Amino acid sequence: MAGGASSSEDERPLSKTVAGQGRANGESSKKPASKQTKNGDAKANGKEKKGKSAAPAPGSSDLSEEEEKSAASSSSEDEKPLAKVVPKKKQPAASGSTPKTAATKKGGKKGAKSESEDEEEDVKPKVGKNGKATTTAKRGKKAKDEDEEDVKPDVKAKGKGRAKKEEEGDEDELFKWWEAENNDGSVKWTTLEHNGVMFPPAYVRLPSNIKMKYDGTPLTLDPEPEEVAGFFAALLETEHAADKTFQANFFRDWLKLLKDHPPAEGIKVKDFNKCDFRPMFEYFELQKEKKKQMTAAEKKQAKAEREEIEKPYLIATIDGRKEKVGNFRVEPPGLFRGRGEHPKKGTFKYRLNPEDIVINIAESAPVPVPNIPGSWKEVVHDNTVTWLAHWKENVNGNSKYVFLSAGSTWKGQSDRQKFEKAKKLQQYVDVIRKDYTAELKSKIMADRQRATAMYLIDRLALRAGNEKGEEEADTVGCCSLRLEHVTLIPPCTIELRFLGKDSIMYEQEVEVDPQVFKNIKIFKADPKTPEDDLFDRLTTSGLNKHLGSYMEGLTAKVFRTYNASYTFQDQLNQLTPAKGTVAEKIAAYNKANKEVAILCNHQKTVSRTHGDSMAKLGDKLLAIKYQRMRLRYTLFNVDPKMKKKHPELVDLESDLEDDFFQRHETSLLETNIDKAKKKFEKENAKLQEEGQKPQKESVLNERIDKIKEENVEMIKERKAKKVEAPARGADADKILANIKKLDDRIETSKVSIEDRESNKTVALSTSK
DNA sequence: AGCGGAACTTAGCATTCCAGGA
DNA sequence: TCCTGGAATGCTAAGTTCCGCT
Repeated sequence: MAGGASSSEDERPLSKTVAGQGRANGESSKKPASKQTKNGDAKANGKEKKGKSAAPAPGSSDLSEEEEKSAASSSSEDEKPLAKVVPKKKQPAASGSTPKTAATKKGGKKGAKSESEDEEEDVKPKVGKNGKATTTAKRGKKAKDEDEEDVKPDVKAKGKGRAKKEEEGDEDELFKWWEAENNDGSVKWTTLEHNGVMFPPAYVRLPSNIKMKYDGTPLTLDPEPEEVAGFFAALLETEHAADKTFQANFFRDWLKLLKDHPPAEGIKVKDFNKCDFRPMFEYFELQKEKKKQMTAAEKKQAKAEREEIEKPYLIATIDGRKEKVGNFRVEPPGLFRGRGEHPKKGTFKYRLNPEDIVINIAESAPVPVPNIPGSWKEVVHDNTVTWLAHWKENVNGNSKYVFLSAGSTWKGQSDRQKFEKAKKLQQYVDVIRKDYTAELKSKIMADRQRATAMYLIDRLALRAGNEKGEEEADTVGCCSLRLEHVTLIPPCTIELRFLGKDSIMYEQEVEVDPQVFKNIKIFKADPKTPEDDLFDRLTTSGLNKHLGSYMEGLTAKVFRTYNASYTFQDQLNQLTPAKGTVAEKIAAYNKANKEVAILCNHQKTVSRTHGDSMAKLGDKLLAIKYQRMRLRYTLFNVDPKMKKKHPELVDLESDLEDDFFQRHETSLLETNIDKAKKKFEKENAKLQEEGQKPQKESVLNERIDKIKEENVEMIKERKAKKVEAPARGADADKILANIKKLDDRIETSKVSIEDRESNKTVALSTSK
């Protein structure tokens, strides 16, 4: 079997293409390679985004050789076969329950394929599908009228299903099925009422004295360009504004607006570098400051007003239940903040109007009235989906939806289903692992790739990795890994280094199964270039189809959920002290959570203030030590015998250096003087209130002088290593107790510093 | 088979809220 | 009481998956 099957199998794929020309074409057809500038031409010829199965590949034969050499076990390698025959098409793993079967089946399968899979259980799912499909189709066409009359969604759906399918007869039965099955994903609601979406307030013009400048001249702008300039100005001190792509896209769109709305001064804006948005920025900052200064009462009132306005949008009624709506505010206009090297970042995202929004609501429900003039683009009644409103955003052409909030029944149920699926995977995971381990040696290249990918997904919790378009940031997941992302470190270690979702860097060195190592070596073998796909015969849909054959609904991402949950539980078990305090248990929980975050590579960028705040923490720690040092000196002064009694106290704080002493002593002096001044002012204010005369300036000066003297004294004491005991508290035991207290504070402080440092890039909330 | 669109989930960044410490 | 930092929440970008079409 192997022979036949494999040969047929192989051909199809063949790796993408050889380096140059193939992809160049591909690319050009699509788009002028604006892609990441990173390695411009490499990309141009290196990467061909879509077709994995593209051209016949010369490379295959090489592979086989390599493989033969390296892998005795897999004797007949079929790499070769791949190269030769080209008869069939590819059929990635199909439904066989075990890899082997799958392989065999494949060949013969194609004709029958779809049926065998869905066939039996299909009955009901099919209905569901049809229902949905039809509805959608209908909507697209706007055929809405036809069935519209059927009040009941179910009925409607049924009708369609029927139309599409052949059967008929028992409508009633079908009807019930719908009812009963509504968890199968087709019908989501019977009644749906809500108040639509909330549009942001119209643009408010800046005061006429606030103007950006061009080449030094203030420009008077129409509202449209002024608003967009303001979007940029607001980001002036963020890295967005410093980003070249962001600047270029913003400037291009802004110029477009200026074309129709030239500045009153008649100046032609051409050069971004001559633009000075600072006056606008400063105005915004001022506004922010004002907002902060509002009294608590004012803030409260503003909040109450806001809440009053959004009240109607908060709740939707579904089948009689009240449910919270999630993002009922439509996205305000702004500059697109794409992450990483997104080619479109900085692009102007338009303001939305009712004419952009499609509303989904029960027919029986009143159609909401927009809070700004205009009428909805469309009102639909699709009970097979859970969105309440939908629109298309102009920057990337992506669809945006208004859904219920995370706490709603719909989201909650689907969340639970997710975990149930992950739990169910537990029952299958052993078999799956066994199978892919065996398949690592498969003669069928496609299967071998799939097995290798599964290994990575399972072991490293990688994401599936769909192909992406040219107009997006260049990021990858497992199936879209390229050769350049994997480095082999003999004997059995691989280094993975790539930008994943959100352009977060994934960087790991892991020891892998020798066969995995060998496979990757084969996949990387010669005629390929660094920009070629590592798994050139694997797609996410192929992979998921294979996974689905083990367990209904099993897909690549379930492994992430599964492994995250497993790791969490496992760590929890290991770390939780049998009978610990609550604090210890919480610590265990946090630690386990952190492990998960690391596994899933959840990261955050280190905050801009991280460095500063760490330095502050460091100084705080040193300040405590300084205090302790003084206490020690006091102690030894009060009772010299203590030196013998507590030798461990004699030489502490060795990390306190002159540099710090000066800084600390100066800052102490400053803060003390500051405090004195404030106190003085307060006292005077009070006196004044009581109708008395304020104290003289000289009172304050005296106090300040005193502080200065004390400070000098303190420095002297430090140098002399001898501190006079205060009148009270000269008791050695008390001093010792105080030292102990400081020790504890030092400890806590140290721990929190380490903690903060080690967590600076780990995003802990995601996995929570 | 592969593409593209629809519908949802996932996740980082920004902002707001809140509690604990100087 | 004010400040600060961390948690909670809001926002929306960026993924995955499924499905129908060609």
